[in-house]
Amino acid sequence: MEKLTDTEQRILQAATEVFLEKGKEGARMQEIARKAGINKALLHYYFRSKEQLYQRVFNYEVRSFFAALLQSVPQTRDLAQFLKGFIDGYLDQLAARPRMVRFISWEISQDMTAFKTILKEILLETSDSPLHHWITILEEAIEKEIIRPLNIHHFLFNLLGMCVYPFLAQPVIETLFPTIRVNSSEFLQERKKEIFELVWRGITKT
Amino acid sequence: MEKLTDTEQRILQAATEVFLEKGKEGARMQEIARKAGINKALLHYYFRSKEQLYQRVFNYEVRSFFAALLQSVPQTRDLAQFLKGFIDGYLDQLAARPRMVRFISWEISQDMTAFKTILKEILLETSDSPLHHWITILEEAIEKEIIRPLNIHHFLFNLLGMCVYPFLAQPVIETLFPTIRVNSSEFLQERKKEIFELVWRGITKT
DNA sequence: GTCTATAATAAGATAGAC
DNA sequence: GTCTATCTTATTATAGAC
Repeated sequence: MEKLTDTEQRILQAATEVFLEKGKEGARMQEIARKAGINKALLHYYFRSKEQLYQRVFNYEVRSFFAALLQSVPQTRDLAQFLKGFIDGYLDQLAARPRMVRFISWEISQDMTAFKTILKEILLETSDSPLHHWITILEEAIEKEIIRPLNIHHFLFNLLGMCVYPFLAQPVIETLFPTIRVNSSEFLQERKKEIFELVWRGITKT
Repeated sequence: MEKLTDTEQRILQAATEVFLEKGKEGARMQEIARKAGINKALLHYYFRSKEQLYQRVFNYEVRSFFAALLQSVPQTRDLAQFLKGFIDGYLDQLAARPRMVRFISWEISQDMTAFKTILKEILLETSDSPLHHWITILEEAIEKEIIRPLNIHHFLFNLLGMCVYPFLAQPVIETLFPTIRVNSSEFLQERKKEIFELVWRGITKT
């Protein structure tokens, strides 16, 4: 791992803020320079072009986001604990970076190349694929008749969708329900509880 | 309602495609002109500026999307029918415009002004607010003990999140699970079934 | 390494002929 | 209404002094 000078760090910090907020096209080198407390020429001195600076930020942010996400899911084989940990961990990660979902879903659809590489590295190349682990836990739970038969892919999409939605629809939600603050810890706690209850009752055998 | 010339229609059609795909910042007037089979000068002749063309497209698309969404939800007071209709209707609308979720969630966060106006018009100014109707149906079902007590706001977010997620995460999903085609009718049918089952079992009294 | 000044390019907007 | 050619502006990128 290379060492970064103080200036490089300040640039990357500023670039991250601006790119996540405005996207690749909407970001302005001038704004990044201003936030970093330097001028445009230095940006190019350190990172050569906007494209290269963006790739650097994108790779680091997406990689560490998914890595943190995977690490936050517990390794337990107990299904209830697993699901609770999954929901809690995912929501905590999203709350820590409320802009990431929007950024990723938008920017990835603009250009998949960098993302595909990252995703495969993180999810598939590791010796014990977390994704596979999740699927196995659910398969076993169905096998042992702890939960009803269900389509595991769709179940995962359901779980992820419920976690992700408020961060995605934040402007809509806060306009329609002015009392709600999506980033508040109260909302987060409620959310964890409501998702788990719906899911748990929705899949366990009656 | 004003009449549109053939050229105006072709421009709006092309502009819609480009703006939904690339966003306001990423869109290029040159590309819109090319798709419409004309040149840049005509774009400005008809719509004066990129900003005005964008506002025109944004207003029309967002408005008709939400309007179609609300109309697709049945007026029935039977809860199971209501939920089925809600899920089916929402997913059909999303499938018809698979880019809309990404576009709205990204572009709105860049500038809320136009969106707030539209949302209030559609959802709150109508004599019988559909949103209020949904909440009432759920409140009554809790009252009558058809379903367990739950937080209605969070339940709506859960429902919407499950519907929306595949369209948002399409690139991720199709990379991780190459057999899945998010826009296929098979996937759509599975999705409707799996969401309803999870939700119905998740909220009804046991 | 960092700056100021400036070049190069890209993209939106307009003038004027037809 | 529609085009070609051109202007203007915004933004990225570089040269050269310190």
